[in-house]
Amino acid sequence: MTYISNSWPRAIAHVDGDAFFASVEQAVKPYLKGRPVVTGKERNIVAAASYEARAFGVKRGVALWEAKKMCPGLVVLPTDYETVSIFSQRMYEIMRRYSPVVEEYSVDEAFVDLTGVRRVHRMKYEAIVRQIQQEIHRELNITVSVGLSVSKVLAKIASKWQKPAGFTRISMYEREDRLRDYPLDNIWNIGPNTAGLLQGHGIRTALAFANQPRGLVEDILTKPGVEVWQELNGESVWPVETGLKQKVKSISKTKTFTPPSGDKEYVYAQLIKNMENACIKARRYKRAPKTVAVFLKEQNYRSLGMETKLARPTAWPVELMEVIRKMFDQLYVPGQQYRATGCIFGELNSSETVQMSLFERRGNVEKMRRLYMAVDELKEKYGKHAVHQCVSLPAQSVQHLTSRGDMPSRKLKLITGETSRRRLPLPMLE
DNA sequence: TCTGGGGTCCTAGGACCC
DNA sequence: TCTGGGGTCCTAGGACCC
Repeated sequence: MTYISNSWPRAIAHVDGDAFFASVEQAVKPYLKGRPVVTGKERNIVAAASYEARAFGVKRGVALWEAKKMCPGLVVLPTDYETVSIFSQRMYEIMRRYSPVVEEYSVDEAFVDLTGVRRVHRMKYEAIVRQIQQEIHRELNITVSVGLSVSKVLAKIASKWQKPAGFTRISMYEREDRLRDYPLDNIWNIGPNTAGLLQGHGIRTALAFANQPRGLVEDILTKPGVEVWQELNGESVWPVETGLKQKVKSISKTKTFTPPSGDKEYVYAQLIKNMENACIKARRYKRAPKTVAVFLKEQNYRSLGMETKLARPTAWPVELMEVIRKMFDQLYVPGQQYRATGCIFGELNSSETVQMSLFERRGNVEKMRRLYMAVDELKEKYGKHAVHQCVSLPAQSVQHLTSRGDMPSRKLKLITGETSRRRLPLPMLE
């Protein structure tokens, strides 16, 4: 969608919700205005903290009991995804009043490319951005912080500059001043590893990085790093992507259990639970995976995984049991303590158009489909934990489906890997 | 800050093929 | 089978993000 001038330089704004989850609660429940509020009750950990709560030192990631101790009057709420996503939709809509080129980057963040719309609205870019900010405030009763610049990376730095309800512009004239003391790993898409690498070359700030000669940057970084460098220098290489909801490419479920366990069947049961949950999610999306991967996380944060390609896509737990067990048996090391398991579905097909294997009896497939439709319905009505698979399923159908030679193919690959043990991001909810 | 959960993209190197 | 040189495809693993 490019009926807007493509000429350079661009005018890109980044809109970032302030304590979004908590703010939405305060907007919906006026009696919470001005009070310290956190969300994350389901996990006993602070997911989002209102600014009133932050004043007491309550931050994301803090244990709930600890947060309550720090802030006696704290209001603790469960996360309400439904309401939050309604608010984010409305936020995007307000932005689209000024330009159709809006990227719904995450539930509480969006980019808008305003290049060229100055004339249409007979307003300066700055005025447009402030107006977006005001309309969000007025209509949604929440505040956002906004940044305006010539590239996405700079716009993101700008929106973070002043919070909450901040407005920051980074023009090419202000750029050097803004970047001078800006830490490397605060730059979007520069993580701890890249920051460390750059520091090894004596580069310590965003400006120092931006000022490196291109050749050097190309020598030490890969494509994304070079692109960040370009964006920092005011060259917009990442377009604002309007693409409506890019469809999901993988579905995963993972759960950490405390304390870690070495009990084989316990760990296996955890893995199966993840598989079942991934199946539920896949069916909700009307998707069926063609590849299934599992991994076990050891106590020392190493993770071991394996992937299997299925003969045909399926999101039915019974059909995945055998293949999961096989992978698990190869991964599990007796005596090893594990702290988490996970299941990842890839190559998601639309479950409505899944082709039946030629040798499969149509009747079985149909029976299975009905069974799981009923299961999903029950869960819808009585909650997630109303129905459980595995053991309780009729042994007959299990045998029928898993003993067929043409079901899961035998292609097993070993995935090994170490999860990076460096600084991990704080617990986030988005 | 010693570690939750759900994602995406990039790349080096191997496999395989003329 | 001591050997070139190129091309494509695939994948495990790294890095980052919210």
